[in-house]
Amino acid sequence: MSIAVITEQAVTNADKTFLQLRSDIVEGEIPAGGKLSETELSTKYQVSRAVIREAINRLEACHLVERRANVGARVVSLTPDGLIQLYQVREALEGMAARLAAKNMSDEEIADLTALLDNHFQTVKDGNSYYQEAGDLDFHYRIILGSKNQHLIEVLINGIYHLIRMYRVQLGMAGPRVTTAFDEHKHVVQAIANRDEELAEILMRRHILYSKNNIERKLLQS
Amino acid sequence: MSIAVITEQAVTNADKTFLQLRSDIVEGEIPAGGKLSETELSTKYQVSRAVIREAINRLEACHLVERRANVGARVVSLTPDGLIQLYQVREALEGMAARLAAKNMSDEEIADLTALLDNHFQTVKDGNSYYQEAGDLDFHYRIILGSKNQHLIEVLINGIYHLIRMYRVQLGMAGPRVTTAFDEHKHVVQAIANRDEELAEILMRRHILYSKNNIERKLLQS
DNA sequence: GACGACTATATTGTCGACATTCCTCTAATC
DNA sequence: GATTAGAGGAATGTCGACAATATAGTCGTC
Repeated sequence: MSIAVITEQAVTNADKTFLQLRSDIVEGEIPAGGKLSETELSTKYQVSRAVIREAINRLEACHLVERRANVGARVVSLTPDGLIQLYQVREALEGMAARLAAKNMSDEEIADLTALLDNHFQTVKDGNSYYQEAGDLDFHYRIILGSKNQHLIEVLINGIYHLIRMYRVQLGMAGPRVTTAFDEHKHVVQAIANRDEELAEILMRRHILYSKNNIERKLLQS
Repeated sequence: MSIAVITEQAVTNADKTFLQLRSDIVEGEIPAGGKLSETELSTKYQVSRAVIREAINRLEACHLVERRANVGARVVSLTPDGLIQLYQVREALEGMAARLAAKNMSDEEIADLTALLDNHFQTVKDGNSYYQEAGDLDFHYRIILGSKNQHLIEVLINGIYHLIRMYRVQLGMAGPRVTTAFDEHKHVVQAIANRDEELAEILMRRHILYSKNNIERKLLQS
């Protein structure tokens, strides 16, 4: 009952290649700014160029690669400012998601979310921070899905979250802040449970804003 | 100096087909929910299926069509709730855009924006409402671009705005509200000119919320 | 030695054909 | 008559080859 799995089952060959490539990019096997040669990838994955092109198109759709006509596709290059901009969008969208979740989540979903947080709290109190990132992700995913807003879900889960993970991996940043994040999560859930849309949004925005500030500090250090 | 043109120059053949198809969809020549047959379109536009597939992929990227593996692509179907959800996302993103614009627009850009609004006001005061929608678009585009946030710009201008226009055309809705919108625009610009980020966001969000409420009323009538 | 035009090569864009999958219609059975 | 199995057809998925374009390197000139 813990992880809110997003099932992305690949039916076609291009699907598999897309998922593989996305993983390779997000996990840094293909470095940021790196070129995606169609011929090279087609030999590497043993598929035709058409399949590779299809996959690259979808990667472009989620803003992981950029294409220039007659030149080719490159993995997006990571800049500190790019990450900040990403968090600005995330703040706006997840704030709205929290607001809508407070309105649209069923009582059962809210109960589940509360249980998840209790569970998560126990895990961390025992000194385990292993599932930390997974737990954080699960929390945010549930609220996003709880918004019941298809556009929000699409943009955040299929777009921004992969990009953020890419930044996190390649900039070698640790997961989300451990200590304070729990309380922030708890307060957001409380606001949702109280059906307080306004407060839910404010708290979620602040939660993400803190993350952003934290990241900005780390970026300035290096 | 009026319209902030977004130059989308088509270099490749797939580009042209994409732009053509997008126009056909948004303007309703291909109806909502309609099927996009690859073979049919390839004969219609005199290009190979590969070009059509590429174009359809991009249409899918901006959420104008939905594809099912081994089945095909259909134009998204329009529902009242879908439009409401779109406006929720728009409220969140453009609110953030206004906030960032208050922070990041140059003094010159702000002066231009003010001039634009004065100009627009003159036009309407004279009883001309012909440029009404164009003017509204121009206002919003400038603020979005003024945010200097690439992700925000991408999602709004390449994604949401085309979808909203599609709704407007096919649901036969008139353009934005005429009378009150001017004052709202003016107040947003004033907040931006004062570099008041918080107020700029609040006013922009409210402006879009009013639009949404207005649309909801019209939808309920029919 | 620097700059510009030209050629060569490699990569992407486009095409038509084949393979595979899904949907429909028919027919047979319960 | 309803349901299910199967054949048929039409659409999408995939492939390899050709055409068009950009980049790199070379040559020539100033």
